[in-house]
Amino acid sequence: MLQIFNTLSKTKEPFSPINSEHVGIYVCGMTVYDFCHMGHARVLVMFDIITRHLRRQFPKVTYVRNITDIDDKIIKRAIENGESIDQLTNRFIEAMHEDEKALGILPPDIEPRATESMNEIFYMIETLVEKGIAYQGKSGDVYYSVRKFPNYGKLSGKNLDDLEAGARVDVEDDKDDPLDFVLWKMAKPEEPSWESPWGDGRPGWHIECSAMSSNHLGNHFDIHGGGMDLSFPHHENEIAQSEGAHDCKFVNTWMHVGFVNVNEEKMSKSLGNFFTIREVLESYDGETLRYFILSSHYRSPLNFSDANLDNAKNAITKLYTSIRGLKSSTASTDEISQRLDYEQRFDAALDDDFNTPIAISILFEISKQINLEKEKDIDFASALSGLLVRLGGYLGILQNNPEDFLKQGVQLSDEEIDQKIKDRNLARSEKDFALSDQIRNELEAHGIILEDSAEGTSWRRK
RNA sequence: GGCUGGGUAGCAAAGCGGUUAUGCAGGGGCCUGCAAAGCCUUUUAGACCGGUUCGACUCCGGUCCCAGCCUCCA
Repeated sequence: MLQIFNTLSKTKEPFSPINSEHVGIYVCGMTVYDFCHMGHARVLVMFDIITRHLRRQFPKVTYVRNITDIDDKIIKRAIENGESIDQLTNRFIEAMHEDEKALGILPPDIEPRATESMNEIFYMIETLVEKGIAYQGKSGDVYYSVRKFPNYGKLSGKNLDDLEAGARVDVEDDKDDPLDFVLWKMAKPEEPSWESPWGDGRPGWHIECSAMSSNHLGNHFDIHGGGMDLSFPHHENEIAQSEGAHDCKFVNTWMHVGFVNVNEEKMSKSLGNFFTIREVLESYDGETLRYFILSSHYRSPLNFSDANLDNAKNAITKLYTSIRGLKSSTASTDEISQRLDYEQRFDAALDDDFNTPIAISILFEISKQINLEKEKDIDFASALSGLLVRLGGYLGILQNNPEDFLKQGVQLSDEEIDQKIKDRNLARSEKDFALSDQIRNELEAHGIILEDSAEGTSWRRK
């Protein structure tokens, strides 16, 4: 049975959806004013794995991941760039979709945008104002009154008095309490705005997720996730808004993905130590990036470095090497399950709070078994290969043709390489090993490794 | 200061109160003209100090160190 670590209870809990036929999951997506970095990649990849796994266990899963396409940083960036908000956000939404594709990420079922959800946002703020939980300040901004919500802090384990004591000096005296947060923000002249009962303005960041999640998944749904840095204050505020407005539990299971670190430090926009996905894709293919992300458990820190990325590349190359040339039959999977328990253990690993490092280690066990069986029972090796590809598919890896993966990124043409191989094999047959080795070294200088076997000579990229 | 996590072999990364994690790297071997790949074998662990236990890397307490949140951030 699937167990998920719930940030609310800080324990692993058996997962049972509100409706056993239909799981609802909401993930906080991107604020689209820049390219996605590796931290975003991790959240994107992990929730891709999570939803793939959920879809194998439940008849229907609705995966909602929002796009924040209006906020202060977007306005600022658009002015800096001298482009319109729409131009800016559309450009980066497109870039995000390209990055996702490169990482093998399946699109969410619904991808709502804040600017297209204004009615839901108005309705929610209105409810909160009517209930006296929200109020309009002198400036016209509408705030959420945190003291009116008794459970404030239950997700992040904070309480209002501690927060108050540690709070930095808040210059806004417009708020009743320094910890109150904005639901509706009045527009300055020239700023984009929407008409509302409180005046022309735009929504605060937190309210959009409350409004969009309820709109698509109902007031009470199964899973809500995002990066670890969103748990406070973003998710805390979402709980306050949604439960304050709807008088029912908001989310059963909260999931938070750990940070990507650089030199033991969080990768973040503010520190400026981030690498964009497309930057990294110049040196490593998307599948290697994906493998790198899966090689550590989603709640642990993931240290970003060339050495770790190289390691990932070697590892996935090893997996592809073992299935190279096999026909990947799926016919005799029964035989495999009778003889070996790989698939059970693989599923059990993912059921245990999505333990991808364990799942991957099982992939390597299969890979090794394939290499052994190749010499003895080629049909069984093919069946195992089929299993490896199928299980890999549940993680979104190993879906490429092994030949393509192992030969990608090479500069020379196939014809040139084949000619060199012929030349070398001629030299070998004449026992001219000096020439033979020279040709091999030339090819290696182009990043090509030759492998001689009884069937002939094959090659792969370094 | 308050609140979270975490410290595992050369590197990365898991599970587990007693039995091989796994990948890369290193040593030895098989195979090869030589390699590569693969297979066999092998060396490096559990921050520190106590406690519980027949037995702890695994449970409990303390110490030290690291990271994160408390301000926008995935």
